[in-house]
Amino acid sequence: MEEYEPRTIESKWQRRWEEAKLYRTEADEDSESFYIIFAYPGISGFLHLGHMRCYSYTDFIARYKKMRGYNVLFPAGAHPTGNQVISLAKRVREDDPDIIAYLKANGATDEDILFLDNPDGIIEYFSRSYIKEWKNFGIQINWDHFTYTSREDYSKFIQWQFRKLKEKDLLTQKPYYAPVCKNCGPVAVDPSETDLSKGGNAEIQEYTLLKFKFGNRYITAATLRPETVYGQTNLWVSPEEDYAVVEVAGEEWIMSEAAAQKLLYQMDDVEVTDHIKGEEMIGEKATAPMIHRDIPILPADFTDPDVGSGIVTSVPSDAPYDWIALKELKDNHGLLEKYGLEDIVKDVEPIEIIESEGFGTNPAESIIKEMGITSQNEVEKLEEATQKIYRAGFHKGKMLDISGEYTGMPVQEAKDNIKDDMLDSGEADMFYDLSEEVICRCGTDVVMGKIPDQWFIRYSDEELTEKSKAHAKKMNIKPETYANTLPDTLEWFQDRSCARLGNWIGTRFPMDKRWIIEAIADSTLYPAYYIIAKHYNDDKFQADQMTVEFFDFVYLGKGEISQVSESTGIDIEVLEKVRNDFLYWYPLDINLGGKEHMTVHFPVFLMNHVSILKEEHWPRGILVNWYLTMTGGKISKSKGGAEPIPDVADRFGIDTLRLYYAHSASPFVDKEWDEKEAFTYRKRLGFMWRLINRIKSADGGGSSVDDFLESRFNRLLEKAFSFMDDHEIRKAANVVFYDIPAELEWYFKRGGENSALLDRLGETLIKLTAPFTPHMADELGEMWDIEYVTEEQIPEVRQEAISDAAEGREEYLRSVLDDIRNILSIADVEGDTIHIYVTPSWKKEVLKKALTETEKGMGLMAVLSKELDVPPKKLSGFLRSVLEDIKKNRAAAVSAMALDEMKILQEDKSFIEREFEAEVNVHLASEDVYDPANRKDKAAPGKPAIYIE
RNA sequence: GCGGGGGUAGCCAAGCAUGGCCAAAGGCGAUAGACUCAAGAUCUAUUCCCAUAGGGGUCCGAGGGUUCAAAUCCCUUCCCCCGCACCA
Repeated sequence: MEEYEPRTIESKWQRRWEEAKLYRTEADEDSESFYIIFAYPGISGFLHLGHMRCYSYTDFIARYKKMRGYNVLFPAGAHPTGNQVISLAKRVREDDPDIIAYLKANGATDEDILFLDNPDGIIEYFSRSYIKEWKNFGIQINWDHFTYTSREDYSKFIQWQFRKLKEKDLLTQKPYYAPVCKNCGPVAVDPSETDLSKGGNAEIQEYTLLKFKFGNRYITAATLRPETVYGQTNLWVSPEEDYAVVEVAGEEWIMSEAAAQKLLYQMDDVEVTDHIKGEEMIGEKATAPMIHRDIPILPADFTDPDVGSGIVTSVPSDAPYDWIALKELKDNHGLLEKYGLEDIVKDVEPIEIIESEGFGTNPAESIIKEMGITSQNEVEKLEEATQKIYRAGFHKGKMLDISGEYTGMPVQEAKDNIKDDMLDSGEADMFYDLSEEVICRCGTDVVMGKIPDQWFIRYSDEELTEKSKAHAKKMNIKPETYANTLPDTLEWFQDRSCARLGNWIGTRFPMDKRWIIEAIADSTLYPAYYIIAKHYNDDKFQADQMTVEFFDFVYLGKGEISQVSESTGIDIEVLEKVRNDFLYWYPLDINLGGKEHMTVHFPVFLMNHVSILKEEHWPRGILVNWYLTMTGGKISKSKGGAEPIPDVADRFGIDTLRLYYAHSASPFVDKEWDEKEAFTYRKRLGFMWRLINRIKSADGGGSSVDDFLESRFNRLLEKAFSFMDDHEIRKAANVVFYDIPAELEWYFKRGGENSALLDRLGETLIKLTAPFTPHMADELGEMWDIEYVTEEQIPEVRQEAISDAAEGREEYLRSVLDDIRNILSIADVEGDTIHIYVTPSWKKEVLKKALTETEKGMGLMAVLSKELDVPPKKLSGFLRSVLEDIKKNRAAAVSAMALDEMKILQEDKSFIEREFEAEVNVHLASEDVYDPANRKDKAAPGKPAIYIE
């Protein structure tokens, strides 16, 4: 037997598979199709072990389905849409040392890097790198279908898709607020975003900008709690601050300079025309919105020009900051005197507006007392207090009777109503801001900007939502929890912006060429495109021939083939072939992707199918996989932290890594990468290698253990199939790599050597391993003269071989061994001779009666005592324990009945002797035999008495 | 905030839907032994506590409850984690 050398085997088989083009599959009406994809990767860096988990799962399922008789289509592509590619190229161009180091660490040469200073170079280099990595992992993708989203042909497909959405009235334009860099344009605010140098965790705040009439001008105050307007008592202004006066649509608004600068990006025709010192407003009054009451303007130093408008409306009843500031102001006589505020301030008192559970009607005051806050300098405590009150108020609060038409309304509801009313009456406007400072890579601030005519896909559409929900319920979605939540996700899924202005990679919006379709929107229907991509790759037609009529025909069956052929210049036969391929492969059986897709990609994937394709082409299944993590959190392509794959692959071998993915955790939990653990899988494969060789070298005939092995093997085979069909990858791998081998080991231990049987089961076993560890399977298959195990079918379960009786015998032996071992471990004996006493027949009689007439309970005693010649005391004692056992485990009692224990023990006596290196004597307990310790009375059906000396 | 998922023995991780073969699979680690006497190798056994005869005790985040019987069902409570739209 040769040693297991994974790397040699793996390169050998990968080469052969490639040469034989085993990945290739064609539509074939005679066999059932199975179409599976994984969510293609965006191009933003090298693949790492985290990605490979997802691709490996896809491959396990694809290979398994293939080996179960399906005709499988498993294509792949890449997704360069967006600006990641552009920013990567830019960083290379700028010789960013981090990026250069990252590229080199992953095997890029200096020459490669020269090539990577432009987006096209990046796309080409990385898509090649991805393909190489997939091949290296033995992932059997059908390369004929490969495509990526920046190709001309792909764009034709996307444009068609958007025309269809437009036709169905699912596109709309409306204003939108999104983060923009003042210099570079739109950016994403996200912790993993490489285009930011600061502030990835910032959240978008939606303020209501309240307008207070102040002479001819308006003072503005931004609030997150518009429902508290009824409790306004005053405004807080910083005396030292130099506020800007901004002209907006013929009005003059007062706000901090910083706020004014932000406003420039959110409203049209905004201009700073003047400035006003905070001091000048102190002591004056302004008319508050909604309540139309004049409230005083008071000095405060906690206002921050960078937050909101830099001016705060004060609601001391519900805002701890306001409450404590007001209190401190009242006590600060020096300050009051300075501005002449004594008379004004003494009348300012909190106004109760909301009643919330646990805090009463004056929540700010009660929480401040509760938390012992004494000064506005206790910022942390005040923040916490504010949060607590907000939560209590928002969820459980009710508006008090001061709030006019909103009286009694839950806060949750009142909030939006009050806001909308003020927006309608022009007393307020919207103002967007980021919760913390965000800086672009270029060093410029990121602010919230308005896009007045943003394109949206109308996912809120009721009909679309309902149809999608109904279909989602019919789909095969794993895990179960996601199947349950997807309909809800579809329900709250709102309109989604689908295009953006600026220089991005992607498809031009067909109705308005200024826009580029963004990355989520151009990757929803693409499984349908892979089918066409193959024919485009074969040069059957050019991109400019891919017209609306072409796609309508292929996907929707619209139009006359001859006419379509004429208008597009594509051969009729080609059109027919493409259309038939689509009909054959579609619908998609499984879309497999990471958990990050649950609330983003999968919903739109489904809804676009529902909105555009016919019902029979809507997807059948979704499978979600969780992450492979590394200490320090999620692995990120762009941020590194992951060991380059080639190094890991060399050390462990690909099959080891594949088995690691398959077995170390369920697909539906995050898994921490653990090298030591990976090594144990390397050892496991060594074990499998030797086991299969051992199987092949068997040269014996039949024995009593054969039926057991055959039965157990088929039972486990059935289990493996059912786990695979359920996408319970880990459980299936456990059966194949652990449970079945354990039974084979027992078989050998018991002296099984049936070469015919082992040959057959061994062949099935390597086929079972093939979806997981295909290289090893093919190598081992050579012993069976199989050209490609991975191209074979896994045999069906032989139901007729499954037998409780055959397995019962071995179970019984195992339990006898366990008992002997147990006794040996606690008893102080030599262990040279083992006496085994088999149950007397009357005990079997009792068990039999008890099993058939359990309900009679102890009433059986009378019957049995007549039938059996056994002392009543012994009989009742045994009967009681038998009834107990049956109650606990009826099945075990039944199988104990079926055993011919005497026969089994006598036949397998030598086996027990070998195991314990002892002499074994088997007795019948009912006979007068050697029994110095008086054990034989303990013998019961299925559990012989044992005496060791 | 909205939505979701968890807490099981030294660690990882099954089980929980359909309560009873559950002291609780499997793996890792650890211990002992075998073999080699080099190995992250391989094999065997042990690994909650007590026990010189196959037994007993305690246990599945915490606290209650239902039941003849609960890791599994119900209630309360504490603690962790994850996703959330121009990031793919």
